[in-house]
Amino acid sequence: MSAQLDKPDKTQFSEDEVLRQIEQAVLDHRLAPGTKLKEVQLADLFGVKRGLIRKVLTRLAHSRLVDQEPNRGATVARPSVKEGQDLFATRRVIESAILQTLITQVDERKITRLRKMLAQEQKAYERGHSEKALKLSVDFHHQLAVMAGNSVLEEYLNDIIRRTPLVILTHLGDDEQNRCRNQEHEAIIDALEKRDTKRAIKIMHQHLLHIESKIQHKPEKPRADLATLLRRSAARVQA
Amino acid sequence: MSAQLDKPDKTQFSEDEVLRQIEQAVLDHRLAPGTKLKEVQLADLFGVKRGLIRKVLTRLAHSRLVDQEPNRGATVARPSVKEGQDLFATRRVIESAILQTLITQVDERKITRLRKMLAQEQKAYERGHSEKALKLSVDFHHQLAVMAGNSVLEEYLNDIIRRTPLVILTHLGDDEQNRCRNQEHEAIIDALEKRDTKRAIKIMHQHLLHIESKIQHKPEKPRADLATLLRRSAARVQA
DNA sequence: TGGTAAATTATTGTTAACAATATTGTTATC
DNA sequence: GATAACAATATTGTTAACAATAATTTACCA
Repeated sequence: MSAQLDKPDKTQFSEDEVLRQIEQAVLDHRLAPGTKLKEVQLADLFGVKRGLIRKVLTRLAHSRLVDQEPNRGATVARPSVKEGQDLFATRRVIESAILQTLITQVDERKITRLRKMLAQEQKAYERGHSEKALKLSVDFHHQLAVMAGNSVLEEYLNDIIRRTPLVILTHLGDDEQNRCRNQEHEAIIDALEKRDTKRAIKIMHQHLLHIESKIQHKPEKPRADLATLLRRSAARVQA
Repeated sequence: MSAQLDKPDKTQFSEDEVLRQIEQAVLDHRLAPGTKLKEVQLADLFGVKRGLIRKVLTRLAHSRLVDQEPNRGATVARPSVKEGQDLFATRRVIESAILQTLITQVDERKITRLRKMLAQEQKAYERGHSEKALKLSVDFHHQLAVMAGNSVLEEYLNDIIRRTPLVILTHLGDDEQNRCRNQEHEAIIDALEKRDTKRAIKIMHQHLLHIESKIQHKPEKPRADLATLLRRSAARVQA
């Protein structure tokens, strides 16, 4: 447990840096939903005072990456199935809007840029650098938002991206096949290049539904209500 | 300045209550963009410790209702024109998605509920209770989100609603005619009742563009750069 | 006057000590 | 052994005192 985050001994970290480290650990599927986040432990780990950790945890709670319960501390969030579904449904809306905005202002340079990113992503996959590939895949979606140029859409997409790993880990497990398939990324670029809005959006929907559908068809795991959970002979608990 | 917020003497307030009071003050157009928010002042006003105010300000900054600059404290945010445009554009996207979701599950009870809210709103207008009317108008949009049943869409709409008054006050001024026109609310209900998605969305777009267009065509006010602002004989400053 | 530097005040930022609460461990009793 | 009561420990929550920084005033001199 103590080695789950990058171990940044000695060094001094700013509030924002600590925040980003934890967010990144979630993005990288290194922090499992339900993990207890103790204040002194984190403070020691990052070499900062407890007060700073406290602020960071509050901010993380605000973006729903951690749950905070009074007097019981903070844990990495375990989004419900419903929240996961809502998140994916909203993601379709946001990503569609991004494509729609982007397509009115796409040019040769942007297409080139996107193809370059795609190539990197492809390479990482082939070489088996799966964490790197995951990161590049996220970057791709993020880049579309940046290029669209709407800061609020970008902000919301970032929010969704940050929360998505917790949904996947909570309800699907850390499975390679639950990642973006980058043939679809390529098809999206193609559609953008042809200014084919409908097609771009359609592929994006497929792309997202690919993961989403699995969640919809999985029954909800028994919640962390110990009482009912232990009554009917034990189901495995993971945190 | 000390009477801008509800004056809640004596009473003890929890963190969430303080947060909500300030959010409400923004919603009600009582707190002008740029207003300095001093920690001790607020602490006294609410009868709480400074530490609590500090946390609240951080949370407000997180939702972009206040700007925090290191060592310079917090002020009510003054969103840029660009941010305002992005916010409205995103609002169209979100509200459309809400209508699209809602229309698949609208029933008699919901229509009745909405009409009842509309009537209240209408009454408040007629009686000249403009603050109440504004609140009810916001409630209407909020209610559509709740009825749609997607918690993330609801969350984002709330975020946008909270930020919108600051855009309006910063770039349009506190003008009655910059409020929702509730004939349009009525037309939206009619379209919902007929399951006419396209029409509902179209009206919603008009409804929002009505305000948005004014921002787009207004030149940006001179920024809070005192130097240039004072050189060319004074324009009035409001905080 | 006008302008600069020093001193004062106001405001925000940090910390360590303490309080409150929850969790775990121990003992005594049946 | 099981249970309850108590004690010990661990963890979170709060506060007041202090440090650091910014804003304002005052004093001084050209």
